[in-house]
Amino acid sequence: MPSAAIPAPPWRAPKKPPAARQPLSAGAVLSTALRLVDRDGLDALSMRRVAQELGTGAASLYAYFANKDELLEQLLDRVIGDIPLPSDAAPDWIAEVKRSCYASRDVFCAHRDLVKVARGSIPIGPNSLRYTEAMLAVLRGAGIPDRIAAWGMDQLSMVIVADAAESAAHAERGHGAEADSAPYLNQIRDYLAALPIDEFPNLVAMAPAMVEGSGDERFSFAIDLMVDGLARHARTDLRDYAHDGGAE
Amino acid sequence: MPSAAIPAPPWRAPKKPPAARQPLSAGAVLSTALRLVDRDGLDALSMRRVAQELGTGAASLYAYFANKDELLEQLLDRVIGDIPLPSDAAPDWIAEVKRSCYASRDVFCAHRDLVKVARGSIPIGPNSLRYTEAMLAVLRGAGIPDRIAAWGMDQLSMVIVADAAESAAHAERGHGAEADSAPYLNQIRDYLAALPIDEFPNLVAMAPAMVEGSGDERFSFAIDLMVDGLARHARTDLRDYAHDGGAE
DNA sequence: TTCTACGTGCGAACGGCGTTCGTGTCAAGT
DNA sequence: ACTTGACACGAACGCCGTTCGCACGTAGAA
Repeated sequence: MPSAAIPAPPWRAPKKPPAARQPLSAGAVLSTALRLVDRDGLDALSMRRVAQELGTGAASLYAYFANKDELLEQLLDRVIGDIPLPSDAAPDWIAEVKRSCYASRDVFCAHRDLVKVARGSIPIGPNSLRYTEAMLAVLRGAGIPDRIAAWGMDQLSMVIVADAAESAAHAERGHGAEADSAPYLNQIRDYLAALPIDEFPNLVAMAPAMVEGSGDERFSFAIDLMVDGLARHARTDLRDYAHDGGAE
Repeated sequence: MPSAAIPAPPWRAPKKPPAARQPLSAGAVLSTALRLVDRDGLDALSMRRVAQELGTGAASLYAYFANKDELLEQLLDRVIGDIPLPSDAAPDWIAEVKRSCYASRDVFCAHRDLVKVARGSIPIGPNSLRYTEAMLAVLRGAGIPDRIAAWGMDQLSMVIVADAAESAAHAERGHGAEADSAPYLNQIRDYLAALPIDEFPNLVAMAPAMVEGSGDERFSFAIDLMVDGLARHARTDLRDYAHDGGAE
């Protein structure tokens, strides 16, 4: 030991000074992963980072999840569990379905782009199943035929997920909150307005309309379109009532 | 040279025996990338693989594309160029719009999961703009107010893209062609039917309905829902015509 | 109490990714 | 013939998801 002040022998030191804050469990991993997604976005989520945040190595996570996809799947289901279930006892089923759609979108939007993992996979987690069950109960209770209810449910989910994902993407692109996407949209509007008018007369003329409306307005437009359309399929024998409340 | 038959000195040999088949250009890169996506899927597309297929190194691609995202964006636009434009001179605009939606889906589905790159980004390639322009011309020609046309156009694109992506994902999961997804769907149906009936009465009862219908049927259901809804927004002052052809 | 056997947590390594840097190569201009 | 410029691209950097096998802690046997 000639050299002065060896601070610590290189071996025997590398214990874990902060050590495991929790004894490590699937739930703790999910909570940590969710926190990271909320803070840094889905693309920044890696097994290494989750493990590091837990004070361990990436390999340890594979004791609880077969792979990253399984972790993401469970993460998504946990978030879906935050969505309040629609009630089939509501007096106005149309309003109830729409309200539930808005709530779903809100929950997804509250977790940045986590919703991206929901694309292209039939959700089979317990919370997803509970939600689907509740929504189907409402639709069937409204007298919508099974086939229409199943397909409509599918389409509603798709629209909700796609819209939430698009909102998230726009928010990241403008790298700001909902309010800060205005400059980004203005940029698009100006770009459209500057196109050659002889080749793109409609795009130029509609440049302001293309970026009009907040994400919420556009979303509720889409949901109204779909739900009102579904409502027209309910009790087709009573269609002469011309059920045209809602949409504009 | 004592040892027998030195086949070739290790240096000076590594020329390119097959050599550059084409002098390398953005178009050639895109063609190669598209071929790889069609053959192996989007996830298997890497800069290295594209370059290798062209007999060069990955670094060379960066002369034509700033990064992988730009390559994918241009790839998507090239494919969108294959979609025939809807005509605003068609006698029945509703049928024309629907036909165009089907055509779009067909084109996307013809290229495996390439459509995944379309998510969450407003398409601004030249072919995308041309398509949007043509579709807007039809909708405005039908008397749909600008705001509704813009939002409706957006929603239609979203549904087309989301549906094509979902179809692609299901096709990969069943790792077969469209026809081979039947066992996969049967598996889902059986799983749903086996759920505890007291907690999931509707899911159990609707298990057959949930997987009913081909991708095409479900897609045209969704498109009908949206387009017929949009049609109801056209010339609201003439609504008493009760324009209810289509849906069901 | 001591020794052995076992289960498990995890560091290190593997192969692959997107991207960058600096050099090699060759054609056109002088 | 020489210079100059642009293009091509091998090698390397720092990530990624995943796997392997060792070291460690504990429990049961002797």
